[in-house]
Amino acid sequence: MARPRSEDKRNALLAAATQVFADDGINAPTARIAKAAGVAEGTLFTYFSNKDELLNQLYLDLKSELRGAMLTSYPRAADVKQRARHVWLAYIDWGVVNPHKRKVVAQLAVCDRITAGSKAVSAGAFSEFNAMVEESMAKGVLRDQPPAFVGAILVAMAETTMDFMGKEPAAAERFRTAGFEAFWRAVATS
Amino acid sequence: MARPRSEDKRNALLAAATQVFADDGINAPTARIAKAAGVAEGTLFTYFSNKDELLNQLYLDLKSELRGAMLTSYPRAADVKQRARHVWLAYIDWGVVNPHKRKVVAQLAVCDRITAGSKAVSAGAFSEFNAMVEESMAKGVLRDQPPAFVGAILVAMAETTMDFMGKEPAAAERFRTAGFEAFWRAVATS
Amino acid sequence: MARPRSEDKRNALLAAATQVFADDGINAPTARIAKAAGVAEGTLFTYFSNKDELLNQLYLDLKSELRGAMLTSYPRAADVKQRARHVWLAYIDWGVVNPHKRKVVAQLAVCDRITAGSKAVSAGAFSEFNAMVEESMAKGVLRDQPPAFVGAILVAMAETTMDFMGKEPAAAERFRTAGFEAFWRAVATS
Amino acid sequence: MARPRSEDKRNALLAAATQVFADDGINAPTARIAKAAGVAEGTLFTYFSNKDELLNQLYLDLKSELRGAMLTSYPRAADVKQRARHVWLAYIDWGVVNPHKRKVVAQLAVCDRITAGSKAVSAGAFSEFNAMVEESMAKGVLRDQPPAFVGAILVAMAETTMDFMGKEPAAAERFRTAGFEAFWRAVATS
DNA sequence: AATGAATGAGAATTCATTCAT
DNA sequence: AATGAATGAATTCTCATTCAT
Repeated sequence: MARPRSEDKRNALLAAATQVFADDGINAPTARIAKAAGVAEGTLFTYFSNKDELLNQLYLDLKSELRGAMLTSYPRAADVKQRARHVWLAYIDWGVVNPHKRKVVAQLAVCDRITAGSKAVSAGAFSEFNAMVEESMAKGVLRDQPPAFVGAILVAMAETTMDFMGKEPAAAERFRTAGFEAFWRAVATS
Repeated sequence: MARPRSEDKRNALLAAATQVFADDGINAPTARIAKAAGVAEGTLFTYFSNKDELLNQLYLDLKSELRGAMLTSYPRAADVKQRARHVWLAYIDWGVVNPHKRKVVAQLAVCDRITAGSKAVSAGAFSEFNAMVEESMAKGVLRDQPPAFVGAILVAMAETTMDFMGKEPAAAERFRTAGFEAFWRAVATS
Repeated sequence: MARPRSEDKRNALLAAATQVFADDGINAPTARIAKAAGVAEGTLFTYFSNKDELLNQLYLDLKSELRGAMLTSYPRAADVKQRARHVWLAYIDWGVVNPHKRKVVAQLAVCDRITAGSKAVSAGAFSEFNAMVEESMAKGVLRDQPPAFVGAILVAMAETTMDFMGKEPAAAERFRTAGFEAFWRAVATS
Repeated sequence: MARPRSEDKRNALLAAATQVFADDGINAPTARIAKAAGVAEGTLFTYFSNKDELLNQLYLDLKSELRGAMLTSYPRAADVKQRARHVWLAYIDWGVVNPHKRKVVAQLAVCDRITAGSKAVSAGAFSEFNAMVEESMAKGVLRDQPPAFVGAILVAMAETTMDFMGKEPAAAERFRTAGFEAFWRAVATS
């Protein structure tokens, strides 16, 4: 695979894949993705050597974007609960603003085509949050658990919260707040 | 009367589908399922008119089995926390004993081929648990939330817990207990 | 193949086949025919050893019915033109009253599954009309042609006439009469 | 630019379809057609989106070829009977030279998979012959009938004639001539 | 590098026919 | 004889990937 010439085209393919996968599931044909990206069928394969690589790159890309959203305006100096709330709200907002991306990550996460390597890379990208968790545990603010477990509970509860925000838009704000408080009670000491 | 349609064969097909889908994902060919069930390719279609129906029936079947597991020895007379713990443990045990089934339900739940009808039927099967939640809220034991939200949080946290039990078998017992306590703090008042 | 018990059932199958083939073409599944006839799938094969036999029997049956219609009230003593007109009108009326049967015979006639034997048997059933033609030629009323050719022209023109009667029902009567006159000019001497 | 779609390959597929359908009927598998055309099974579907489209295109193609044959050396200035004889002979010759094509058009014409649209397009292609008929009626040369009816009678009689030419090759020339004279008496005034 | 036609191994069904009941 | 479940070959169409242009 030669070095692809255009980063734009790569991004267009990833964006198109998100759209198409959100609409038709992960089995959607690569031809449809290429078309949605405005490139020829074969061109997709100069950017991704096969469909599995596209899937893995997309997974990494979306996870990385989510991490970026969480780090934007991250209040590094605030107390732990403030920082946790920031992460929670950033997650929720990203998911609400990008429902397609959220849906696709969910499908990718349970599909066998994402390699252990991709999952590890993605987990690594969130390690600074783990560090925050460890620090908090040391301070006694959080209950003693593997940091990854706390992170996973945040993700699980945030996903559940977003599902209900989507189902009952009128109560969205309530869910967002109540969800965080529930999370915090679940993991914090006091 | 010709040979009657066999409930055994139907169950064999459903069991085979679970195995095959757990190994190869939901796109696994129907031919492989039929073979695993020990019937001819065409026979699958006398029991399920098409693959989507197989998927939906399997979803319903697995959800129903999970509900059955939760109701076994359900301590109807015990206090709310005892009952919630029973449900939690039943869920966890079912998932740990039946990792294939758990994996397949997870894939079915995010795949577009499960109809809204199937999801509604399945949700209805768990309505008695919602009743328990409502009753508890009335008593002030649980915080005020839509009962379905509490149920969804239980599911989300239990799934997360099972993931970690699988990853760190040595700490499985610890996760099971700590997971429930976290859940209870998240939703209970005190 | 044992002797089938019920002539009624055989007729029901033939009638059902006519309906089903008219609606869905000659590839329609035997299962649909059996269902339309109110018998089980397998029962069809006690009356017809396979689908080709059903096709051939149906062809013969319909041709024979048509011949019967032509012979009903056949004016044996009338002059040739009167007799020819009788045949023409009987054909047209049969086709108009039984559009399904007409459609199915047309499909069977061009489909390779009707054996030469069936075609010969069917042709034989119309031999008395050929005799009339020969007699007329001897009298000099008809132009000298193979009798089967005259018969085939009658059929071809009658079919064309029925097509147009169907397309323009308001002019049906006109087509029926004009069609016969055209046929008569085509084959008669004067 | 990638390899352009090849008109040759399209024609090869159409020709192969004609052969295969003539031999085995219209249900012959697309795989056999592709093989006969020397292309891969999937390639057929880059030229025709599905089998029905192949059928319809073939119908149109063959009808168009027949029209072309009728127009070749068409004696536009000759009198009506000469022109009608030209059409008759062109039709017969085309049918005799191309028995496969004739057989396939016959099957397509009675099969439900040819759309009303295709039939209309094909009918339109023969409209100039209708014009000739109308002109002749105005002159009083032909009896007053819908032009399409006259055309349909020509077709019906020519088909019948070809059937008999095939059955009795020794008398072929006689049938060809006698057939036309019969047709002309059927439709002309004098 | 980009294109899109070509490929052929599947995939989900269908269906005539058989045969256990 | 009647039934309809079981069979598995056959069919249409799809799609990731290759490669000539």
